[in-house]
Order: sequence, then structure tokens, then C-alpha cells
Amino acid sequence: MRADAVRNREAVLQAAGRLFDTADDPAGVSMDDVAAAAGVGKGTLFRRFGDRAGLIRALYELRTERMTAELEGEGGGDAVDAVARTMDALLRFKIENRALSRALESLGGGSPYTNAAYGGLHARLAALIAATRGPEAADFLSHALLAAVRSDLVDHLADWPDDRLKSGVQTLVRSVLRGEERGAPLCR
Amino acid sequence: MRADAVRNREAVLQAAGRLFDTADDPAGVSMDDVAAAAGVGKGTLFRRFGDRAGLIRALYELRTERMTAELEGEGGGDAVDAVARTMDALLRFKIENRALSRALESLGGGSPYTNAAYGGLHARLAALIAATRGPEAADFLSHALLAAVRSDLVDHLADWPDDRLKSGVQTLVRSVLRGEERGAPLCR
DNA sequence: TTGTTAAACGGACCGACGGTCCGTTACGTT
DNA sequence: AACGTAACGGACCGTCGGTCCGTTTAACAA
Repeated sequence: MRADAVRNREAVLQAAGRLFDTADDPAGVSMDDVAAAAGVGKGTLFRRFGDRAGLIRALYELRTERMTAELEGEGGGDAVDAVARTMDALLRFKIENRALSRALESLGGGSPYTNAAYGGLHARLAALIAATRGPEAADFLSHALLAAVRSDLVDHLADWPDDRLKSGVQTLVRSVLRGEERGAPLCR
Repeated sequence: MRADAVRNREAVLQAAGRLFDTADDPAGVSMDDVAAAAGVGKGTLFRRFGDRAGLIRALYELRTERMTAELEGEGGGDAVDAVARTMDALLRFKIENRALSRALESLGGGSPYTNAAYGGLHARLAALIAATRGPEAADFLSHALLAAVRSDLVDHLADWPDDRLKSGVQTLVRSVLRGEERGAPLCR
């Protein structure tokens, strides 16, 4: 790849990131806006990323890499802890990348699922859930956990204090993994 | 409301319903398409429904009424049964109204939540969950259940046999309500 | 039946946006 | 220095949501 191409790709990603971070409605960030903010022609933008979806996916995966890398690092603990940590990291990610996540999830055409991060997270969670719930149930339950932190839901609950949301997710995690909660086992 | 207004409103809703039912991508159904299919001018369409979101919401609520009415009718059984029935009806609704549901949920601006049906279902589920899980947890868990049947997830799992999806949802419901599954209690 | 009025109609029109095209520019190589 | 090729950039296009306004027509009163 030529030097100017690399430079421009970098400039576009940075500009787009800034725009999405400051936008409250991701739909308000147009491709012209991105091109202008990056100081780049529109043709360059589209040649590099194909279309709007491509740009958003590229930016999303860039941001996702840090999170997944940090998750890979942590071993240890039982399955519940591992799932809890993963969901907590994901929730934080969704909060910190509200607009970008909403943009990604509202692209249409199965965009929230045909995505490197989703596939990896689903597989990871499903494997952990399978240990206590069996492989059959694990697949859907894993999807259900990921659905519980959909960015527009997180957005809808934006006025909740962060720890309430967090504890809600943790409650769900424990329910799905062992179905015991609040000290007292529910099955006797 | 004038007679021709009533007639046109009806024609538009019927035409839009037909178009969304036969479309695989809801974004492919344009307002011009709807107007043409209804045999009505575009101005009429926008005057009656305000904007695209208004049309979709109106159509969605129309279809939703049948489902909620039928749910109101059923009393009896314990909380788990009630939640299970509700979620099952909702899942069937999402499958039968794939494109319309996707259209509604991808409008942006909190559209999946600022919706008569969502509010009612959330309140209903939260009340039932509160009985075993307490009111604090019930609120988020109710959202989580509803998120598990998001239309794009249902769509993503479209190649699953219907009963697999259904049993996945039922497993989730039981997990959330009492956290016991597969005969053997998980807490000892 | 006829006249009047206000509401509804409909389609030409507009601005914005995603995406394309192609003449121009500049990087990398020999 | 010269050349070929890849990248550039912005004018341009088609489509779509939404508006505007001249025309029609339902509703009602005389």
C-alpha cells in the first residue's frame, strides 16, 4: 500500500472516530462529513472502505481489538467469573462507544452478527455456558446475553446509574449460568 | 375525519402491510412504493402519518393489538407459565412479522422502546418477574427477555427450526424466573 | 339542488445523502 | 529524469424522505 494511502486511511479512521464520538445520533454523521473532517476526497473514502458499512465496520473492529485483547489476557476463575468479566467489559465498551455501536447495529443486513467481534464473543460465551447448561442451550443463551447489552438498550437505559445497569447484567449472567440469586437458592 | 380520508388511511395501511410482508429488506420499501401501491398521492401519505416512522408505528401497533388482546384473555397458571406464554406469543409475532418488526426496530431514536407494545410487555413481564426476583432485578431482566427476541436476532437464526428457537427462549425464561433447568437443580 | 367552505388530495419539487466516474496528481521504481 | 501505475478528489448521478401549493371534493346549510 502506498504511503499516501496509509496516511489517508489513518486520517479517515481518526476523523470518523471523532465524529461518531461527539455525535448523539450516528445517522447524522454523513460520508461527506467524514471526508471533509479527514481532509480527504470522497472518492478516496469510498475506494478505501467500499461503503458506509465498511467504514463503520473497520472503525468498530479497530476499537474492539483493544477490548478483546485485554479479555484474552485474563485467565483463571470459574465459568461464571469469566462470563461476568466478558459481559462487564462488553457493557463498558457499549457505553464508551455509544454512537459507534448504534451505527454498527443499525446498518441492516444482519450487521450486528456478521462481525468479527460478535462471532468471537458468542463462541467464547457459548463455550463457557455449555459447561453448566449443555451445548444445545448454550448457543441461544449466548445470543441472549449479547442481546441484553445491545447498544440501543444501553442507550435507552442511559439515565440509570452505571452500577445499576452493571448489576442488572450480572444478575442476568448468574441466572443464565446457574440460576441462583440473592443468596437464597430458588430451587429446593 | 372525512370519508375519503378514512378510506385512504385504510388503503395505505393495507398496502404498506402487504409490501412489508413480501419484502425481505424493509429498507427496500419506500414511501413512494407505498403511495403507489395504495393508489394515493404522496402528500396524502405524509399528511396522515407524519413521516415514515409514523407509518411504521401505526402499522406495527395495528398488528400488535391482536396479539396483546389475545394475551389479556389468558389468565391462570403461575408466573413462569404466564411469562412463557407471553414470550412465546411475542416470538411467534416476530417471526410472522419479520420485515415489519425489523423496520420498526431499525428506525433509530429509541424506536423499539418508545412504543405502546413494548411498554406494556415490559411492565407485564417485570411484574411477573418481580414475584420471584424482586422489583429491582425485574426491570432489567424484563428488558433482557424482550431483547432476546429482537427481530434481527430472530432473523439471524432464521435457519434454525422453529422449535429450537422456541425452546431456547423457554430455557431462558425458566433461567430468569427460577434459574433451574434440565430437571437437575444447579444449586446444591 | 345549489352554493360555500374547509379539509383532503396529489404530484411536482427540493435538499441531502450514498455512491460513481474520470481527469488529474504524485508515489515508487528503473 | 522519466515512466507507469495507483491513488486522489470533487463534480456528478439516482434515490429517497419530506414539503408546497394549486386543485378537487366531501360535508353541510340555505
